[in-house]
Amino acid sequence: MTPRQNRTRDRAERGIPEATVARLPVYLRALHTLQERGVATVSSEELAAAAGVNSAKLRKDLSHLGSYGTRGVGYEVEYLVYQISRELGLTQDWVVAIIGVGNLGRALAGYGGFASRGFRVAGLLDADEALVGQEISGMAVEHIDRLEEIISGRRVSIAVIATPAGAAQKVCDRVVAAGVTSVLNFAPVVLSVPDGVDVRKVDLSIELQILAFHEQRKAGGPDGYAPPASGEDPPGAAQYVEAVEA
Amino acid sequence: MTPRQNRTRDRAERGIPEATVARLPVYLRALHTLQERGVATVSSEELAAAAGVNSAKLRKDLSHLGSYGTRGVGYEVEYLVYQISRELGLTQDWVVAIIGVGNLGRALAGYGGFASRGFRVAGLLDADEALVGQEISGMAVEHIDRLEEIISGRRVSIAVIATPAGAAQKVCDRVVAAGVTSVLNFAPVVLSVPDGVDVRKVDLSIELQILAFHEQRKAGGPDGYAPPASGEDPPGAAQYVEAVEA
DNA sequence: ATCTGTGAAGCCGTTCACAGCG
DNA sequence: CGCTGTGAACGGCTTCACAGAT
Repeated sequence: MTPRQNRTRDRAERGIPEATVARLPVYLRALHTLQERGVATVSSEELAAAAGVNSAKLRKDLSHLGSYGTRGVGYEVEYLVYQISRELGLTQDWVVAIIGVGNLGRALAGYGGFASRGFRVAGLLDADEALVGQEISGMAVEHIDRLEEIISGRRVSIAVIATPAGAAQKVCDRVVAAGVTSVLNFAPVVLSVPDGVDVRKVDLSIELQILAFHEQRKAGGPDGYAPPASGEDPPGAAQYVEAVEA
Repeated sequence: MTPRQNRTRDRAERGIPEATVARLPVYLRALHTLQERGVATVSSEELAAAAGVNSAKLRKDLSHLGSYGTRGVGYEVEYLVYQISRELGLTQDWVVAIIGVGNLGRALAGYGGFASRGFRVAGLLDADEALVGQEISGMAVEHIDRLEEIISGRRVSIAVIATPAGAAQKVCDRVVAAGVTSVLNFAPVVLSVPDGVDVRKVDLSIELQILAFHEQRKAGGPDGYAPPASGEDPPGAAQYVEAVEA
């Protein structure tokens, strides 16, 4: 509680809306692409198109960070890249551990997008003795028994959980107890964590089910739509069981 | 436009809110877990806890499907499973093709969550000649040249794009031209598609960046927070370049 | 008495449209 | 004159609180 801290917060009064935070990485990627093409300046209209949003939204989003554009001109690409990177915390390194080295964990370990954005994978852990010691993407798999030691010793702050569903909550409890405050969960379970710990979830099955919903709706015709069969109050509850299993 | 179609739509007037659709798969999973434990009836409070939402939201969500609960009692698990499955379109099968059989595509091909929910993988395609013919999760990889033939011949309606970023848009254009209307994209690019085609995106790097943002905020102290350095108007634009590269 | 279903209120995010700066 | 930054209007989602069914 430094009593007289210089609170230079020109804009960005306090707290950027969550929806905006979720889009900043998209803008950042679009900006990097422009940068590679040697583009120095970009208008909100152009950048919005590259990011797949409309320009009003983009301008509103950027306005939460500050006034980084020039009226009548646009945004300087390099400068905006820096400002967004800084706001997202990408100017510092984040140490990541991946727990679970199945197919998915392996894919994550080899994913280039990690290193390129300041995320350093400092550990690959698994419970399977047969995997321990194997090299994956230039890194030896370590035994999950050493989880606490690895997390705290290497200052891991983000854990990626890629274990089977049954193991996920226990692993989560352990990484949190060891000091992790951010979790990216690929296991198909709802994780419970104490306040102050952030969890984000990636679930392939859920994404597919959402697509299926819209697909079904489209198939029902461009105008009307009603779910197949089962209209009025079903009297008994029997024949629908195999429908879902079949 | 059948003039006098029997529009039995007791509730669910038209269109379930998108936010609700995104949560139905979560409820469904929680219900399946309860079902395995032999639970027959569940209250909104219990189910909400299992799904990680509050009970008011759960009840409102379910109310969009119809009145499937019993006041004073709760919801019958089996019945609710069926109703949600039907609403999501999971009582029919969906044919999926996975394009790109790198680490990630392999992980997806082996993912059990596909088959268990009515998603049938009918094709694994890749451009790499060395991969073509290899068996992955009991399925032979086919050459991407045959994409159109496979998509339309096998009635694929959902394409999963797991190619490198550079190839994604072209692949997307081809699958859409071949008749696909739902795309699940793992490549770190914004895909352009015609109206009527749904795209959902899964991006590991974005998820990590969102976590980093909150992590940075937490590190700044539980009370105040300001981005590191760079307070007032920066006069020139020079020294921030290596900061983001370093 | 209990727990669902839902109007009503409040909050958040998006879009509009334009003032104002360069 | 062009384009950003932003108040204001709008729409959707969440939360509250309770009426009403069992």
